[in-house]
Amino acid sequence: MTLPHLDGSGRPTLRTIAALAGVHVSTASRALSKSEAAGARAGSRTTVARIHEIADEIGFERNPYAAGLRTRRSQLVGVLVPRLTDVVLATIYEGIDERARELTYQAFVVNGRDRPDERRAALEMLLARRVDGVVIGDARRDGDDLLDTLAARDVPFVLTNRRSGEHPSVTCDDHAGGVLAAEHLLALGHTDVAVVAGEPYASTGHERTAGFAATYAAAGHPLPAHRIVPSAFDVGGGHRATASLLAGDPPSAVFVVNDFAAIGAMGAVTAAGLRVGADVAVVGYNDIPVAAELPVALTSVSSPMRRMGARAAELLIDRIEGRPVAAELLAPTLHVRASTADR
Amino acid sequence: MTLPHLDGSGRPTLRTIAALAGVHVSTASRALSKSEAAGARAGSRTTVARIHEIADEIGFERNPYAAGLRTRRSQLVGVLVPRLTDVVLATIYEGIDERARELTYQAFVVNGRDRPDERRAALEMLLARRVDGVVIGDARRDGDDLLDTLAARDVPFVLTNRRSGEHPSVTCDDHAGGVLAAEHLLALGHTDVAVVAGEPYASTGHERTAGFAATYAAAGHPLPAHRIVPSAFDVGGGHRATASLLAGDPPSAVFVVNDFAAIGAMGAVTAAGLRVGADVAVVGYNDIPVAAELPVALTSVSSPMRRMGARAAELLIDRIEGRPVAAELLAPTLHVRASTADR
DNA sequence: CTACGTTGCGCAAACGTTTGGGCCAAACGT
DNA sequence: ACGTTTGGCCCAAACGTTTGCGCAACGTAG
Repeated sequence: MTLPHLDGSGRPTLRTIAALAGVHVSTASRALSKSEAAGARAGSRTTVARIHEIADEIGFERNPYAAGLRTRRSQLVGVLVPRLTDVVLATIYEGIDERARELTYQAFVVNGRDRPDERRAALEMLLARRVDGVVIGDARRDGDDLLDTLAARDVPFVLTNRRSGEHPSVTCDDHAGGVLAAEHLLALGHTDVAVVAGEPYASTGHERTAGFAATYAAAGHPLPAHRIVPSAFDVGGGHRATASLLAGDPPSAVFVVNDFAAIGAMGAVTAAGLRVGADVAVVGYNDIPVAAELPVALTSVSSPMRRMGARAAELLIDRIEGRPVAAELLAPTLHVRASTADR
Repeated sequence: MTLPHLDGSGRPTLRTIAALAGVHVSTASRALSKSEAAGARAGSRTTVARIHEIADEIGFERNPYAAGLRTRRSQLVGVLVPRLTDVVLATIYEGIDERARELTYQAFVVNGRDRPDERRAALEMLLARRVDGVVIGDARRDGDDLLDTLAARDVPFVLTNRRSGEHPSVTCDDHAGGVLAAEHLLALGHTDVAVVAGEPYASTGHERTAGFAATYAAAGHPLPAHRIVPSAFDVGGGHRATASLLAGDPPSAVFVVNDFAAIGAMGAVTAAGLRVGADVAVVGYNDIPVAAELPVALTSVSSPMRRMGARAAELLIDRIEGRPVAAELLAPTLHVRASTADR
């Protein structure tokens, strides 16, 4: 059988269906529409059923360009991340993607590389593609003007991973996570400790460090300034920061606010001729899958990354569809392993 | 100043520009078009310059839905991966994304989870969004019917990461990589070795294993069948496979076809009370960033992931634009570290 | 038996862009 | 001076879908 009214690339269109069913294309459109507004006017049950049958049979797929042009909706949610090669972000993204799809949206991720100009360009790209809203995974702590732009343009958005100001967000309770790490090391008797604190512009590192430092201060062992060093969120950053910490008088334990950096830290400890766990305890953050399998397994604060993404998607779609939302904090848990044993 | 002819969401359209410049919208369209066909008919230099000026000033962004509807081109390339939380795939994707953008396309990634039904659904999603072509990162060795579907529908596509049959692809020369690993272990005097071989349906694991086994056979030490065990491509899979290998009479060295699995393998070695390097040598594959920083640094065959992605994007766009392409193999290199020392 | 809702569907106008065809005037050739 | 070319622009149709409006046909109530 050869079909009438195919589009340029040989795909059936609504006209194809309409012709086959002997109805008007508007009738076909309404029958196939899942929005409740159109559903109310969909036509008789038998007609709707017949149209669905034909659509399935010829493999009709609505052209999203035509539909989006008319409706100004793309059913696309943009996701802006600072990095894709980081399993933390990738896992959050998987959570977003999965949940968005369940809610009839499709996620579209772009990489801002944690650099102001690139993230702006990436965001513009998303907006040019007419996404219905954006999940921001790379917010900056201090007055992030990208967020103001978004708000000014009335683009629905939700922060995740990192938060900023009073903008709606779904993040891990990083302060509480820092407290968990500190309580663990205090219980082991470490009083001479240091923090590899991550990038200052990221709320994650900042709050984890703050929770940790506050707990130590409250316990009577305030951290001197030189024991808190910033770092990149990757193995290299953790290695360098820890090496500098070890150069003077080495602390007996290090809290590293990110697992990759913690792996780098372990590398630096080993390189300095010390043993991880026995000589220098290391605590990481996020509990990524490799943490437990390292030759010296890494003690780490676990954050619910996948759930964080899923919840962020839900909140964003709530905003897109006009429902009110409130910020959420998800609770972290501590996983103790060999890197803080053998003292 | 308030602009005429804004679209529903307050964005300027071509009509806005046309009104401001005092020309017809078709003139504005041609002036702003970068295609050579339209360029030839673009109008006077002064008019074109003026239109560009106005467009910049009011922040015009062409509506891709309207344009795509008319042209049947989306300037989107789909990317199908088996996993996003794997730094190997994520890095390949970054390479694709970067190069595609340089060539005026935008990459759109979806996750097929290495499962036939899900990857099919993910691909359909991409096609429904009218991508201009697809990079397939999760091809199956043995008659992958998804690829036949693509070919039958005349969708331009290129394989990367894994290859399959004679379909155009950009991959690492995995057979050569397996040879590199084998030669290294042979040089160290290991004759009693094993392979953690990955999933049988992936060309990567299959060819790495084949190159390794062929080299050992040629050296007079053919591997018995029970010394080649399949595994998932993650830490858990590597751990389990290695544990089973260690349960009988342990080999003196293990070639694990994927770094994550290799980390799991190291975990299994440690858990068995043996020392990585001293008791059991481990060689991984891909040389991911953490490999060098592990408490026992991992010897690994390095594959040019980023370049692989970039090249795959180039080939795909060549195909989309009607230029002929040929499959490519990129050369791996070996990085020797502590996990194969201390014998 | 009239009046009036309901149900089921067709009509046509958008949405913003691209592009083949044409028209007018200026520049050119003889 | 008179065709012919060409540069510069406008016109209008089309891409495939959605949706407000309108109109029959039918059922129900008064």
